Amino acid sequence: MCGLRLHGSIVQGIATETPARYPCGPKSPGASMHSKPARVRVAPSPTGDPHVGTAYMSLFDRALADKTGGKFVLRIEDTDRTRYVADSEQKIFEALAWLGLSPDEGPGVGGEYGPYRQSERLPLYKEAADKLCAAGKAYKCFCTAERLATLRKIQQAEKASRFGYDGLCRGLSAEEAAAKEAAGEEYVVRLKMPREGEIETRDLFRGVLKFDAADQQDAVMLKSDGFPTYHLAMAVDDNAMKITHVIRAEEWLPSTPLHFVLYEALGYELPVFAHMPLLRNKDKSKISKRKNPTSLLWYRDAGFLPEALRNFLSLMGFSMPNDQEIFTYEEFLREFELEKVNTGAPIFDLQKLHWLNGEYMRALPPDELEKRLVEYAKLLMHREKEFADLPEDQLPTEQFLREFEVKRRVRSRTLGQLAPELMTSYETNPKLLAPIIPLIRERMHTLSEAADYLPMFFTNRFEYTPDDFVQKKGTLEDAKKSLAAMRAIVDAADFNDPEAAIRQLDEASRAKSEEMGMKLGSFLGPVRMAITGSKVSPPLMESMLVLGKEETLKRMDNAIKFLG
RNA sequence: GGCCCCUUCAUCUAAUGGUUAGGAUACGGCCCUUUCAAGGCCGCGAUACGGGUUCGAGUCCCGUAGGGGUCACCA
Repeated sequence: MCGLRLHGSIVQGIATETPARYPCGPKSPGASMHSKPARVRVAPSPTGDPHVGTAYMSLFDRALADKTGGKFVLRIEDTDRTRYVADSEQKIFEALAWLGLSPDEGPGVGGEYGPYRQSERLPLYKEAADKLCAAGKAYKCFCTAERLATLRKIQQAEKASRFGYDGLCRGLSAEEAAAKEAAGEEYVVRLKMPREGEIETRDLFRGVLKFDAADQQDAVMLKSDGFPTYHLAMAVDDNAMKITHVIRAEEWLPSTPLHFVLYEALGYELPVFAHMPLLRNKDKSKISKRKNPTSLLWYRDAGFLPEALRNFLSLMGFSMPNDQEIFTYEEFLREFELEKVNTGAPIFDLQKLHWLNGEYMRALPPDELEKRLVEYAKLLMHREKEFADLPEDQLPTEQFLREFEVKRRVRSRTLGQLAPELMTSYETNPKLLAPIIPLIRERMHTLSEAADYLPMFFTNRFEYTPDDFVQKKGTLEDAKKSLAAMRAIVDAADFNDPEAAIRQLDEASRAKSEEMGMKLGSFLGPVRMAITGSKVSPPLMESMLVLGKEETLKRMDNAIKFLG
């Protein structure tokens, strides 16, 4: 159950002989749609940390590709040189691999439709733009950025119903345009949108969507630096890469009329457009890093398991039969149908992910969890201050998120510091963690929470105060008595037989606390503080066994001495 | 503001036009208990509103309201 392996072979055999059908409306009878292998893509731009929305799209892309025996393509949309971030591409690969959503084709992977970076495909876009101009379907626009800015300002001031480019250069004669170009004036290429009538588009979930042509504007295809805009690049590449389904976020819906016109102008066959709902902040606005962690690296650093995050993401907009909420990718795939996705806007609820992650951790075989913990410690080791923290000045205001992040920072650093020692000890004694795992795993929801329980097994230098030993309704004297009594019990126990020892410790402490007229909890409180340095800890007797008799006695003596 | 999309518990969601509107998270309570958890049981809690169509509407239609997205030489 641990593996949750991806893109398994179970998808084979699902394909049928039914010919592919163009979807004909919302919830169209669709099973047969999957008969033809789908080619899908995710197209992030390398402008920062890999985004949770990218993972969300990738999940459904991956699923459709796997379900139909198709291919999932990663394309890097690096056409904006001003926003380019050098290492972000690498991080995207890493994040997708971490989530088990690696592409079949893409930079570094290869594939027969490469290159998969748009910056390496510039001639293609130029060619397409030239073709459009030559056919009179696009034109060169020499308007300056200043003019456009002024135009926008006026439109805003006038509260115009229509914003956007006014089409000034559309009226330029060929001679005028040639003259400007010859004079060295910079220009962009704009697509000629129809001026009247309706533009009919189609969305897999929503069916036919009509837009008034008069509301459209002549969008830029090619920028003055020779790079394409998203619109042109997308059309050219999706066509060249034989993409069959464009699964993208709903924010693209308003530009679909432009895309339909563009596809027609280029003479391309239209893919299926499926606009997925936007992931939301708690206040329903589209997910943003000011209000929510959006970096996939944050989730990794916070100790979420990739399979849990993936499961959680699949819950956003999709639901399994029989109310099943926890499922493997294979199970998901078995039930997956793209047209079953909801279009309602789901709020990304970290609290539920937190719960789900806990479920996953507990479902992992102990040795697998151990492996994950060690990997996680390695990940945080030598990190110094390079944690994927949310920016200091913009902690989310939402309570659970904020509290989690505050604690997580401390935990990440605690584990990062503990990591070298942990790794060394682990290497010399590979059996070190095995007995600890069962004690801590049902207390954790994320790997980072190991920071709350693990350190006591590696250090006995605690920063407690005498007050920490005093129990509710008890005195310091009571605490000292408990410690003395328990020390004797521990001393008398035979640690060589763990099971017997625990029984012995348990029975003796019960008897003693009763004899002393104390509740067991109060009796053990000071002991817990002495042994673990905390009021909250894994089960006490089991912890003692892990520590060994000598260490246990030493800690009790330390505390007794400390209290005087 | 124009255009577009969306609307079942606080949140994620289920419900061939016929259910006491189901499940999960969160929250509250009880049980278990050695602290904290985990687990078990119970509880709280929704069809945005108004009109139609229909014997019957969460489900179909129209309107209203609310929310969101978008209107860049960013994607």
